[in-house]
Amino acid sequence: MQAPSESPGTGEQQADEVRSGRDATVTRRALVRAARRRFATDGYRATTVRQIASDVGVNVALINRYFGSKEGLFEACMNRTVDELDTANRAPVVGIDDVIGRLITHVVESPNADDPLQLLLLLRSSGDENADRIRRRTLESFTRRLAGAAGWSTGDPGTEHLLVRAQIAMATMLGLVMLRTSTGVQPAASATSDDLTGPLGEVFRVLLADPGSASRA
Amino acid sequence: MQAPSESPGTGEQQADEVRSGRDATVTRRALVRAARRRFATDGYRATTVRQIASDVGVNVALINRYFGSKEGLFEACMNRTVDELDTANRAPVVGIDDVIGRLITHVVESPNADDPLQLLLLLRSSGDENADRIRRRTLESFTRRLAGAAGWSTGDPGTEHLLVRAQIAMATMLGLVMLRTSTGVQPAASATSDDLTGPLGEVFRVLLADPGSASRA
Amino acid sequence: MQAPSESPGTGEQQADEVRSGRDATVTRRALVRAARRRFATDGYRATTVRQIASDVGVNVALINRYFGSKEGLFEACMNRTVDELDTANRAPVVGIDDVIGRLITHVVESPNADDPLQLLLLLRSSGDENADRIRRRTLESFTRRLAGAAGWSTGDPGTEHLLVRAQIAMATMLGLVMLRTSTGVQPAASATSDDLTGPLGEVFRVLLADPGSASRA
Amino acid sequence: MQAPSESPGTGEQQADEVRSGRDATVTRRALVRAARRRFATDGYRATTVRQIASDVGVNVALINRYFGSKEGLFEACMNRTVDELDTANRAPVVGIDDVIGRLITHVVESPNADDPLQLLLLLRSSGDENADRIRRRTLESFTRRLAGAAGWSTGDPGTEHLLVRAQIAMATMLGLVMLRTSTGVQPAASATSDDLTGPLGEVFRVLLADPGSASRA
DNA sequence: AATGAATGAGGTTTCATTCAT
DNA sequence: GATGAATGAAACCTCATTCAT
Repeated sequence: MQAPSESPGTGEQQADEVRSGRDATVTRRALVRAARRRFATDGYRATTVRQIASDVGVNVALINRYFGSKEGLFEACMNRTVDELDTANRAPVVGIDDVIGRLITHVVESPNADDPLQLLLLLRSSGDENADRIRRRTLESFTRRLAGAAGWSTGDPGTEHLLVRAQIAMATMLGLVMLRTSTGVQPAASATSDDLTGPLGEVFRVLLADPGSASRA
Repeated sequence: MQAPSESPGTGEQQADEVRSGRDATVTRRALVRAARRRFATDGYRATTVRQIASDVGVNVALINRYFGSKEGLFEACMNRTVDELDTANRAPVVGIDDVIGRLITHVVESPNADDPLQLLLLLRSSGDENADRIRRRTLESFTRRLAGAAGWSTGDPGTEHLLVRAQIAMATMLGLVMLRTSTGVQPAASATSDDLTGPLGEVFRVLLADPGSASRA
Repeated sequence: MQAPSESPGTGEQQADEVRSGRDATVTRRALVRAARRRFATDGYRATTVRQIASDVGVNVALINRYFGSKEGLFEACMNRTVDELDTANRAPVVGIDDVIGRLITHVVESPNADDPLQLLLLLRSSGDENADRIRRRTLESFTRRLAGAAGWSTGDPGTEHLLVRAQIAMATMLGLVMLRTSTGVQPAASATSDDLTGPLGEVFRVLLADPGSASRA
Repeated sequence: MQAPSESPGTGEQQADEVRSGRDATVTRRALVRAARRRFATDGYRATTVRQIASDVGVNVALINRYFGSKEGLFEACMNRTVDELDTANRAPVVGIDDVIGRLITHVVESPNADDPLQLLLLLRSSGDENADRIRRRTLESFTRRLAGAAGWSTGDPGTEHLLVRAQIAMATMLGLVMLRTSTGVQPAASATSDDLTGPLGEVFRVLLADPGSASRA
């Protein structure tokens, strides 16, 4: 849907990363935001630091000055995403239905470029062992939080199977976000909230809220 | 200390792509197979044509001779994947349970690198507009086949919602395959057939076989 | 993981270049001293102005403010070295044995980084034509002073050969200083005063004090 | 005497490195020769691989293809120099006078750019720990060979002092070669064989052939 | 007077591709 | 038909320097 942009020098994204002028903090943040979008959209290898710098409107050297390297910038993106996920989930979890609602919201709003989950789409290794470890850990922590809301507690063998179920739920969400955003597959790409809420609710409930109900049918 | 480069055996994958000597057709096929594995494992950008040529044991220039360019080779990989999926699905679809079983099998066996579906996982694989279109079309055709098995028929408004449901099922499968293969997230990466069959069956059934059952509960 | 760069303490040398606060003259001198050490130790190209500024604890921009450019700073170092050599040699030259003793002392104490001769070690230090001329002139003046102590007088053809002999003596000194300091070759690097005084004395005497004695043997 | 060549794009040296056309061995050798000259003249850091490639008339990428990196090329230069020194010294050593004659020849012919000793002038560290070790080892081995010709034998405490004496002789040679070639100091730079042979002979003899003679005088 | 922010030029390296043998 | 040699474009990064505050 959006052009893939191997083409040199087009740069279709540099739109709204405005900087006020000479404030390092602002520039850093703008760089991270632009980078996250590029990384999520085009992948680590295909993204060039020149693109990112040009998106923000600064010189390439600033990236190395602030983040040391392309990998450093990537890790900064990961960390920022982790932070956002953390604060987003610091809200009290009232119940499993609450969590399910959030999952659905994530999917529905995913074409929104700023959704931090987009970064998680980088399921393919970046070549940077460190960043890959961060990503793996983040996904696993997300899994545990989900499983916890469904009743899993550490070390309780009776609830161990909920970990796998939570991860399947997460996989569903990730897969759909992927199809909707980068791949642009129909009908997922243009499905509305109404189209998705119903079936997604069934899936998440059968996995997390009412395990075994389907087979009981 | 000296120049490293060309020596065969740098990569870890060049194992079984043996060539029988000087048969152009055989070499072509071997190149496509090796390329697909590399592309699926490392991504388009991170894969170098030298790796692929070295895996097969031929000169790099052959790739350009046979396929014109790296992109040409990638498209050949996509087309081959489409072909294999087609012939694999030419078998008569006896029922929805049959299809669900196949989906589960895909997920369970996904760590085996030769699954043709893996190539479809590449988020924005190449920047090659053509290959992207092929992948999109393949995924949509896969969706329709799945929906068809669940009762969807072209142009029947009453079954239109099954398309979205089928695509959610596909997303679940793709997401899980990703987690299991490239990301290596636990517990998905090491989950056994027994761990997965149950919950996956519930999800796929609630989506395709028994729509609405969960909400009826 | 984050940007490394600027933190003071990266290098190993920033030790005793303390500044007393905000005195331009003091800062200038501290910069020259730190720079000379870096240039002598690491070479012109390998030395970065950021290192030097960090050694002294001031902002990088000051170097350009005070010296115009990196080359300007280098020339300031050269000039300072020339000055120090001049004042050091303003002491009356009592005799050739005195001079020989000083040469030996230079070699023996050369591992002490502050010996201004180290700067002369920079073979083709900067690519700065101006600095190169300064160095060449300094070395030639040093040669003449040495030859003068051995009996050479300007324009006297009968003592002209003493210039070459003096320069050979200087070359011996420079070569040894190099081996002892930057190259770290054994046994020169760890040779003591006792090890060196004897043979060096013979060499310098045969060159400057008693020309032809060896061949007379 | 030759311009130092920070200036971009001049390249005063690319003269006689002619290649026949498409022979890798020839090209490799030409690269090593050109590189050695540049490294010896300008130093490791100041030499750019673009210059070297341009001297030979090939593309820069070839350097990385053949030698892996700039450091690899530098090490190849070192190794080649070591080889040449080895074969040059494989000739039977008839006596100490023979060796002394060779030392003098080295100095006299040093302005000749192809003298392998020029590389040893890089007494300043290249930043490559490996190359530095090779260089140190080469210098020490050279010292031992020289000392051996003067009567030193491993483990004999009575001849141990000859090691230092041999190294002083080497330092004299290196220092003079340096002054004659890269620094261009007068009168060393333009001294003829007649000017040098006499005094150098005295120095080397007093160090190696007749230790103590001068002090006996 | 002095600092932190930002720039631009240039260096090494990688890689797909083309050229001759 | 196939191979090794060689090229050119582009990527990341470093560093001296200049710009505003």
